[in-house]
Parts: sequence; C-alpha cells; structure tokens
Amino acid sequence: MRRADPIRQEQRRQQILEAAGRCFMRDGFRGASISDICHEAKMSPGHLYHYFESKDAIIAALTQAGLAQAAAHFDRVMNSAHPLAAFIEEVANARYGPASQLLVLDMLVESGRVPSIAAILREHSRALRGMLAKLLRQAQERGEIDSSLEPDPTAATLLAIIDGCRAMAVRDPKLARTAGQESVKLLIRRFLKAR
Amino acid sequence: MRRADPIRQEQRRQQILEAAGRCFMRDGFRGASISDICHEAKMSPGHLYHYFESKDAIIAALTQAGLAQAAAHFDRVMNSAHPLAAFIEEVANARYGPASQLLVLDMLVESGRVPSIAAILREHSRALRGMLAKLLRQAQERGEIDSSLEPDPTAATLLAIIDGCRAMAVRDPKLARTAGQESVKLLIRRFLKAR
Amino acid sequence: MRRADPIRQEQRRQQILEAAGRCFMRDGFRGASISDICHEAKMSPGHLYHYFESKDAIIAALTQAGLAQAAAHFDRVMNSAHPLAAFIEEVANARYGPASQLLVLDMLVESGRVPSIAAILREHSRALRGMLAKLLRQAQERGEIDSSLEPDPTAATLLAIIDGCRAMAVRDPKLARTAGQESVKLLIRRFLKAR
Amino acid sequence: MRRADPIRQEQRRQQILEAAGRCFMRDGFRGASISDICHEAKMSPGHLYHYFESKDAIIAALTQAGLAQAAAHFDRVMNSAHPLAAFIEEVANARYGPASQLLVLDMLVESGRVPSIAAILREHSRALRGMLAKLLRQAQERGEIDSSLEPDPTAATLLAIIDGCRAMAVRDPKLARTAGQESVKLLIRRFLKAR
DNA sequence: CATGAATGAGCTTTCATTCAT
DNA sequence: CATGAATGAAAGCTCATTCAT
Repeated sequence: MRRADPIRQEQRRQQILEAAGRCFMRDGFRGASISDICHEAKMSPGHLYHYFESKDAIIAALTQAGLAQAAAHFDRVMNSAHPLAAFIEEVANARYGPASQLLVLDMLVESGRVPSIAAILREHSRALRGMLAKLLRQAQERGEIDSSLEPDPTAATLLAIIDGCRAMAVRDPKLARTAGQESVKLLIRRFLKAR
Repeated sequence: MRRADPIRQEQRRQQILEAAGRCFMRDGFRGASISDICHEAKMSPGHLYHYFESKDAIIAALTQAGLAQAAAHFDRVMNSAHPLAAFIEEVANARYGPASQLLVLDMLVESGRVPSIAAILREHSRALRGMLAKLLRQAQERGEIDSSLEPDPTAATLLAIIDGCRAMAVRDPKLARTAGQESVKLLIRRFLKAR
Repeated sequence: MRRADPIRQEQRRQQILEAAGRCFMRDGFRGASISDICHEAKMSPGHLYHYFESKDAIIAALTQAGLAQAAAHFDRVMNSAHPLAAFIEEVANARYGPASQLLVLDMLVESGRVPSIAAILREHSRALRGMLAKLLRQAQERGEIDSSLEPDPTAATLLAIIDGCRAMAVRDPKLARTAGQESVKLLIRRFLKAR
Repeated sequence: MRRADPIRQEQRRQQILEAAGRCFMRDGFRGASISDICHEAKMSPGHLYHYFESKDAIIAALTQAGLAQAAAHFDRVMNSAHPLAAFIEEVANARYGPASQLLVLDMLVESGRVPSIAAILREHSRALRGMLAKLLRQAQERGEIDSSLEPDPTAATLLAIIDGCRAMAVRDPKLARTAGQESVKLLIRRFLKAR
C-alpha cells in the first residue's frame, strides 16, 4: 500500500510553478494558457488540476513564492556588513532580465482587475514596505541616512523606485544595464543622504 | 456612389479609440474584448474591422495616441513659467486614478510581448527622454539644478520615477494621494538640486 | 445596410431548439453536449451562443415550448365536443414514443438538481393542474363527473396518472400501446364517474 | 499471500453501493462523479475499480439492489393481514422524500439510454407486475375487488400510479404529502372496488 | 459604409479510467 | 488489497476575425 509522499508532492508543485513561471514570463498571465503550462511541465491538464485548483491559484502561489524570495533576499541584504550600500547596489543592478521585471508589472496590472491577486499584491506590498522601513530605521539609528525622513513614506518611495527600474528595464534594456544603473544609485544616495 | 471622406474616417477612428480606451481602462488590454469595444463604440464588429485590421492595431494606435498626448503635456510643462517646478508638481500629483495608470503599465507589459507595440514604445520613450533631457539642460543653464548631472541618464531616471509613481498608485492608492506625493517631490528635488 | 431580421432570428432559434430536442431525446439533458447540438443544427458553437446564452437557457426554452404546446393541446381538448372523453382518450393514447416521454421524466429529474429548471417545472405543473382543474369543474357543472371530487387534488392526481403513463411507456412500451391503454381509460373513468 | 475473502469482498461492494446511493440521491446519476463516490466511500478510485468495472456497472448494481429492495417490500405487504389495504396505504404514503423518488425516476431515464440498465429494469418491472397481479388475483378470489379486472394490465396500471406518485412528489412535494395522498387512495379504491 | 451572421480555434476545467507501486 | 498519480478526451463557453448582404 503506497502512501502519499509529501516530498514528491511538493516537488511536483514546484515543477508546475517553475513551468508556469517560464510561461508567464514569456507570454504574461493572460497570454499563457493552462495548456502551455502543462506542456512546459510535461504534465496532463487533469494532473495539473490535481495540484492546483485553478489558474488563479497558480498565479497566487507563484506570487507568494516571489514574495518569499524577495523577503529572503532582503534578509540577506539586511544582514550584510553594509545593509544600505547592499540595498542600493541591489536596486540598481538590473540583474534579472526584462522578462522577469515584466512579470512583476503584469502582476500589478492583473491586480487591478482580479481581486484575488489584488489581495496578494496588497499583502506583498505591505510586507516589502515594512522591510524597507525597518532598513531605513536601522540606518537612521546608525546615522547613515537623513534622520528626518519618515520611514514609511520613504519606504514607499523606494519601492516606487524599484518598480520604476523595472519599467526602465522594459523601456530601454540597454540603458538600464549601463548608465541608468549609476544614475539610480546616485538618486537613492542623494535622497537618503545624512545631512 | 459616395467617395471616402477622410475627415469622417478619422472621426470614426477616434470614436473607436476612445471607446477602446474606456474598455481597456476598465478591463485591461487582454480583458476587454472586441465585442466590448464595439458595444461601447456603438458599432458592429464588421465595421470596426473596416478601420482597424486587428485588436493589436487598436492597442498600437491607442498607445501611440496616449504617448503623443503625454508628449503634448510635456510641451506645455516646458513652456510654462517655471518648467522644472511644474514638472515636479506634475509627476508627484497622481491626478489620474489608478485605472489610468494601470493602462500605461499594461502598455509596458504588452510591449514586452507584441513587437509592434514595443517599437512604438521604444520610439516614444526615446522622445520623452529627449524632452526631459532638454528640460534638464535648460535648468542646468539657468543654474537651477546640479550642472554635473548627465542629462540623458538623468532623464531616464526621472522617467523611471514617473513609472514608479504609477506603480505606487496601484500598490497603495491612498498613500499615493497623500504622504507618497510629498516624498516623491522631495526625492526629485534632492536628486536634482544645484550644489 | 442590412438590418437584423427578427423572423430569420426566430427561425434560427427554432432550428436550434429542434436540434436540441432531438439530441436531448436521444441522449438526455446531461448526455447531449453543446457540440452534439451544434452538429445537429449545422451551426458552430460560437453562433449557437449568439442565440442562447447557455445550455440551461436552451433547456429552459425547450421546456417552455413544451409547456406552450401542451397548453395548446389542452385548449383543443377542452374546446372539442366532449372534452372529458377527449381528455381520457388523450392520456391513455401513448402516441408519442418512449423517447419523448423520457424527455419529460428527464426534466423531472433535472428539476430536482438545477434550480432554474425547477422554477420552470413548478410553473409548468401549476399551469397544467390549473387547466385540468378547470376541465374538471366544467364537467362537474354538466353533471358528467362526480361533483364531490375536489378539483385541485383531483387534477394533481390526473397529472400523476399522465406521468405514470410516461413511466409505463418506458417500462414496457408494448403493453403501454395495447392493454395498458384500455386499463388506464378504465382507471380514469371509474375515478371520475358521476354517482 | 492472502486469498480473496468473498465475504469481505461483498461488504466492500455494499459499502460502495451505499456511498453511491447517497451521491446519486444528492446529485443524480450523471451529476455525481466517481470521485464523489470515492470520497463518500472513503476509498481510492483505483480500489473502487477493483470492485466495479465502470460507473455504469455501479448504476446497474444499484438499480438491481433498489429493485430487489422494492420486491422484498412487496413481499412483506403481501404477507400482511390485509394485503390490499396495506398496498394502498403504501402507494399513497410518500414516506420517502423527493430525493429518493428522484432516484427511481433517474433510473427510468437512464434505462432509456443504457441498454444494460434497460435490461435490468425490464426484468424487474416484469417481476413487480407479476407480484401485483398475484395480489390482485388473491383479492379477487376473496371478493375484495372487482373480479372482472384483468390482473396483468391492471397491475401495470397500478405500477404506473406508483411511478406517477413519484412524479407528484417532485412536481409538488407539499401537495404529495397532504391532499394528494388522499386523492390517490380514492383513485385506487374506486379503480379496484368490487361491484 | 455598415450590419449582424457565422466561424472555428482555443480557453479553463472536469472526469471516467488506467498505471505504477 | 490498496493507494494516489497520471492520463487524455471531452465538456461548456469565449472571442478575434471573416463573410454575405
């Protein structure tokens, strides 16, 4: 008698999420079909629905996974020797290609129409702003940045800069990888600079 | 037999574009159907296809029109008494609701999948950056802003901030209308400030 | 400029309803697919949905058409020289094959699960009972049947007999066409007989 | 290695049939899925298919069982002190809710499409009519009912009344539990009454 | 110039059934 | 005996697009 193997199950779910990620990256949330994802994940539609109850559920899981990744990322940044410097480096560095940035923008767009995604995004945004605000408070305590800046709106503005960089990567990928990077670093430094 | 009337023809195209704009604003490029647009434009699908050869063509034309409008907007800003101040005011002021901001983000996303839209976007991004760079150069000549900033990358960064504000309007509409606005103004002023 | 032709539209709807009737008769409401109906009606699915917004809507329309037909039928019965005799003849006479009787039974079954069909059936049943009760009252006034019978429950019972005859046609088609018929006539006559 | 245990096997089959009965009662033969039945029977699909080779086989077995139960029921009625009175009481009394009546009607409907079920139904209809005819003959011998009635067609008609009562329970549950009952008793009494 | 009919591929999802363990 | 993974062929429905008038 074979019992359900939760490890294997989790692997399958990951397999689907990765396949979905590739498809969504290529064609967007709306543009990629379940059939595409099945093909990419080498899995029949019936089986895919064994693991996710709907396409929206896949998008939701993927979004949440993205949030978790971002959070982990931030954790590393904040635990590095110079969190602020690391953060600035991170934002400007458009390491991920336009496709990946596009996915986040698509999520923003989708959240404007699909309530379930809107809920996840709201949560996501709140969490990110929270982490950024914490980073800012620490830097203020250390006197690294302007202590008169209000952490919360400032964090929101930094998030806007991050999203803006995504847009830059789409509008002009070349620039985003060269002079744009330096300019963004300057932008953030001047914005936050202790005085 | 009546001959084609180019003026009437152009009016019809505008009518369709306006209807499409409302539909796309409401439901997104993918979410709005040709049927929706026909209904909104009080026009049959057969007739609509007389003016636009495909849905993508409508999106392209709308993108074109939207960007042209933005360019005209900038022109006005630059010809105002205090172009720089007007610009800053303009960016931070999230006058248009999230729906309208969403549409621009949707255009960015769509440009990532549809080459013809990518071409239009690229062209217009270049034009916008050009105008911004010109604005920056003027301000530098007048000594209003830091003269060591390189106009082109700085213009790209300002454009990123504009797009970032759109994202902010989607992520947290309330904040974007209040504290976020002030923070963004501060961001731009500090970035450009003459020293 | 061609205008919508309501006559042609109505013909199309009829064409679909007839095709659906044949399919439902053959395979039942659940068993017959939209695709089957499209094939039978020589029409693409897209077009079919131009005329009916869902499969349930087709079933509903068909049910209502059936009611109208039954009502017309009753009208004729009641306006004949000997309404009561005509009615008895009518009930026993299993003119329509088992397939057609099956369809009504299927409707009963379906109404137990699909609220929209339940609503139509309820309406249908009420109308039929009303007509039967009227017939009974007339016959009582003429002294043709037992005047002590309460029209409403008696009408319900006659309707049960009609449905029972449908079941008989399914259980044993041959008998239903021969000795069963005579027995049912006797049943009704004895039930209603003036005393 | 363990040998097959026929008793345990039979228990399992019963377990499945009971679960299926509940599901079918709730959602109909077509509406209930194998997955539903598995869930209700706390059994995996693979295992279920070990006991029944298809969904139709389950329906067939259930039909068989249901009809066998009805036959047993009749046996009891016929061995009671006053078989005829007991029978009349039985028919009119809509003890089982509409769901249960629905299931029998669904069987009739299904028999119209699935030959294997049609065969079972035919067989059982014959058996039921046989029992009813026997009941009638006994009553005739005792002078309790009209001796001129032909037992076979009369039995078929009584069966039709039984099915008709099921339909009544679906068409108007309230009536079927009140005035309808009395009317049906009257119907049968007048039909059979000795003269 | 304009209509609405008509198409057909494709969408998400379900489900009876089989397979590997 | 028993599990749950896995399949794949539908299902109902939508929609960009073309056609006939």
